[in-house]
Amino acid sequence: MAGQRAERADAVRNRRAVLDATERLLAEGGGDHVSLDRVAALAGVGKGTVFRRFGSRAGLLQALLEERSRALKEAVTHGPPPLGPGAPARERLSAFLDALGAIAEDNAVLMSAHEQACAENKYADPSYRFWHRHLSTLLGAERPDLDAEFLAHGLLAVFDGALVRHLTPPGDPHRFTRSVQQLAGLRCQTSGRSPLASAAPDVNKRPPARRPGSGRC
Amino acid sequence: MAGQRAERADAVRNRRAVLDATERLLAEGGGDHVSLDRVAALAGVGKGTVFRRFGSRAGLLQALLEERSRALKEAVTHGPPPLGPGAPARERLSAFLDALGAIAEDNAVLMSAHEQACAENKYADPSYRFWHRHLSTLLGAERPDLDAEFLAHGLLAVFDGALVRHLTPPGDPHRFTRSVQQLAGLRCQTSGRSPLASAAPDVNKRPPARRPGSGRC
DNA sequence: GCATCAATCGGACCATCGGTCCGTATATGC
DNA sequence: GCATATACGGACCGATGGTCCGATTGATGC
Repeated sequence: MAGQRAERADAVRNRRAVLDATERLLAEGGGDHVSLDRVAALAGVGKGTVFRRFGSRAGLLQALLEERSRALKEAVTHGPPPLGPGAPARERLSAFLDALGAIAEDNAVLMSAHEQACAENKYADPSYRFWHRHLSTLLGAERPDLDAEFLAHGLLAVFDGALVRHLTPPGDPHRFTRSVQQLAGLRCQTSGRSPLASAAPDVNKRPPARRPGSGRC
Repeated sequence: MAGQRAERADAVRNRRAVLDATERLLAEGGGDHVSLDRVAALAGVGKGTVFRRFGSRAGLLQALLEERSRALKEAVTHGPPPLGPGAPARERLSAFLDALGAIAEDNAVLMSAHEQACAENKYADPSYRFWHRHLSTLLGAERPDLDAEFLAHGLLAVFDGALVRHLTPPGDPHRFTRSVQQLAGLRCQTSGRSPLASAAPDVNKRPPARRPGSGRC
């Protein structure tokens, strides 16, 4: 009745500590290196705390991932074009893939750890759902003749964390995103209905400024 | 010097038993239901035997998967067109995706269990390598202007076991393959160099006869 | 048949992991 | 200060993947 009490200060502090610890472990070892015992220890917290906060290993990683992509979600729903509403679907699509690619490149280990933890439920994950809805909406607008739902899944499948790492050579950290853009270009290029509507390959050249809002380079 | 001894009879028998047990467990429970203890028990074998034979959980699943896809590998390398050599790249591509889709649809649980077990090393898996090489060769022949290597990865990413299940409604077991074909059609349709070279959508209609050789429906 | 010997077997054993539980400590509101 | 809800921590649990080594057994030469 009295409006639920605010979160206790130590709780907030611990949440941050756990998240940071996870981040560090993720950075210094592979995704398998992040055991919840280790996370708790490094965060200086009991194991129970980690679970009370995040529910499960998947929840923890999900939370971290969510943090990394919050800015993009925001930009996509309420930000300015071309990411946000207002620009034509094709441009939004291109901008979105670019931004998502940047996140994927920066967080490939985190992403594959998360995929691993989610296992079967990956497609029920709220973040995934969000990306998928956004993508399929844009695709549907651009190519109403195709199965946008499936296309969106197919496009998202490419952002598999392990694949991103597999395809990111040490010397060229953006190769993945470039390739994704090329692939997406294929989809929109020359729709069946209006042949040669756009012969110009407006893909493949990405604006020099990157990371629209993902911060934390 | 005397040429290494042939494999002992019990060894052969046990290998089969383990493989069959895995298959059964996979069928009756989810992929997580397949613990190596259970496999060993159901096969009537010691746990050590399972490991000596297959090395690891991943190895076991890999072996089973390999068994399921052997026929397709064979058909692709030495079989008759359109799967085998001889047919134009586009047709081989279409046939190949159809066949791979059929395998994926029939073995979605096995595949996702395998992906789960392989984790990071999925892209080093010999089967994956094989599919990838084949695909990128065909794609390269069809569209030399594109990054066939990447495209092949992107196409294979769609065959994620969990995704296949997610996209296979109870009533329509072949929806996945149909969609894949549509997607692949996009890639070959109207190459940039020869606009409208092929307006005809030769995709989406698959021959009534399926399962070119994957046997074991 | 039988002895020999290496290949194979089997299951006890281990470390680790994700996850649970509950007695204890403490931040917060009054 | 005090009462109380809240959060803490780490012992504990069952299960899992993987290892090890003494016991067993199939093949081979005679």
